[in-house]
Parts: sequence; structure tokens; C-alpha cells
Amino acid sequence: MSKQGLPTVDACCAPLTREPLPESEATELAPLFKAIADPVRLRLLSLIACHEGGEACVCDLTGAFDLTPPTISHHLKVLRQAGLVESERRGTWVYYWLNPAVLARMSALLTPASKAFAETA
Amino acid sequence: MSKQGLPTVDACCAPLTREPLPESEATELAPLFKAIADPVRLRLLSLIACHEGGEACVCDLTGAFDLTPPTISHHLKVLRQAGLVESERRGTWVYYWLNPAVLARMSALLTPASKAFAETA
DNA sequence: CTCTTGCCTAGATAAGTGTCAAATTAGACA
DNA sequence: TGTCTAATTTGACACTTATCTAGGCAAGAG
Repeated sequence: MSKQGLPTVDACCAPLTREPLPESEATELAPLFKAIADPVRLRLLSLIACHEGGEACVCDLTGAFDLTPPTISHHLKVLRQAGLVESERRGTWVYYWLNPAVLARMSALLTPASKAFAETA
Repeated sequence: MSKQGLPTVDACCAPLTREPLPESEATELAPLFKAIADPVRLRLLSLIACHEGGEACVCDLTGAFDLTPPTISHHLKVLRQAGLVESERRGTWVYYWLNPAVLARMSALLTPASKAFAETA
């Protein structure tokens, strides 16, 4: 269940500010940011990452929100389909963990050019 | 026109993977990612950043898309309201430039913890 | 087998989003 | 003043999304 067409992470990591982003790459990257463009999903990612062993089962996550289990399940599915997390069933529980390479790619894309960054920081 | 309640960039930069993201911070950060969660807006950001002098007028941008000027204007407004870009009118033209501090904050948030990152990279 | 628990899927609904055409504002210039 | 160009605002539309309730499947306990 943890495998369902993860996006390829081949085109890699030239910051936005270095050269104009090609349309194809923008089309590929936008869904990644859309996946984390929600407070619940941002917190889910963080909760999973910070949980013991770098993974968490759904029952570890639902308690942190005022939302029904199906809604949490929905958000986890969005994260999984974007390739940001992977999951596996172990007995009764389903565990989720981060795919750090995808996060790294997103982070690198947003790295401001050193020149522009120096102007304000 | 370039000033309309830019979000405060006070809470800063602890990566998602370091400690559980507080709800308040998630609520503040999600709109930033939502603003760039669109292929057109990603390319707009990149085009602005890479343009001569780090700024571009709207007429420099519209040609890169198969979209009408009002649509480009709409996307620029979304970026401006999120605080990712600022703008100023100079005579006939309106110029846009990046706010690199906001981009830096977003990038830092997504920086994978070194341990988790080493496992895959 | 039956019951319970953990998680997911399906369907419905209200709210949000991307796009365009039409109308509007702002500045430059004759 | 009048007209042209640049950019935005408004209003409408189709499409997407976040959430819930109801129901279903899988695994373990009895």
C-alpha cells in the first residue's frame, strides 16, 4: 500500500532565483507545495518527523487535531500521493514516515540567491 | 500600493523535523506555501528574481504565459498579499521584486534534519 | 465464528480557486 | 481636454478541496 506512483525526483534543486523555472518543472513542483499548503498537513509532517524513530502510526497523530479520523486519513493520503511520506501496515497499525529527499528538493528550490539574501539578512 | 499588511516574519526558522510545529505557526505558514503552490506563481517568482536588477514590470512577465493580463495580475496579487513580493508603480509601469527573507524562512522550515537527510542522500 | 479496534473509502456539501471578459483606474502625451 | 497604453478590479463560471457521516475491510482477542 505504500507504493503508488511516487513522483520522480530527478530534475534537481536549482534555486528559483538562479534561472527562470521551466514550465515543466513548475508543473511538477507546484503539487508538492500544494501538499504542504495546509496547516493540518504541515503539522502532520512535523509530528511524523519528530516522533520516536522518525515514524508514527495514525493513532499517534489523530489526537493532536480536532478533526475526525477520516479527515486525518484524507490529509495523510494527500501527503502520500505527493511523495512526501510513505506508509506501511504493521499488524493493526499503519505507520507513516517522511521522504526527506523530497523535502530537501523543495527547500533547495526556495534557497534565496546569496546576493539577494545578503541585501536583507 | 506596495504596502498592505505584510505578514510578520517573527517566529523563525526551526525546521519541521526538529520539533512539532505549533498550531499557530502552522496557521501562519500554510498561506505562504499556498501562495507558491501554483505553477504560474512559481514561474512568476522565478522570472521576477532572475530578471535584470532583481525586479520586473508586469509587461516583462505576461509574455511568458498563455494567460490574460487579469489572470497574471491576480497571481501577482496573491504573491503580494502573502508577502512574497512587493511592488511599486513607476510612471506607466508597475514593478515587482522578491522579499527574500520570506523565501528564506520557508526554505529553512523544510530543511530536513541532518540525520534523516543522511539516511537517504 | 463473533466482537472490537484501527484505519480507509464513498458520498455529500459548503467553501475556495483559476480563469476569462468587461469595465475601471492611472499615467503619458499631444 | 482627449486618447492611448499599462495594470487592476469586478463579476461570473467551472473546477477543486476540506470536512463530515455512514459504511467497509483487516487484524487481533475471546
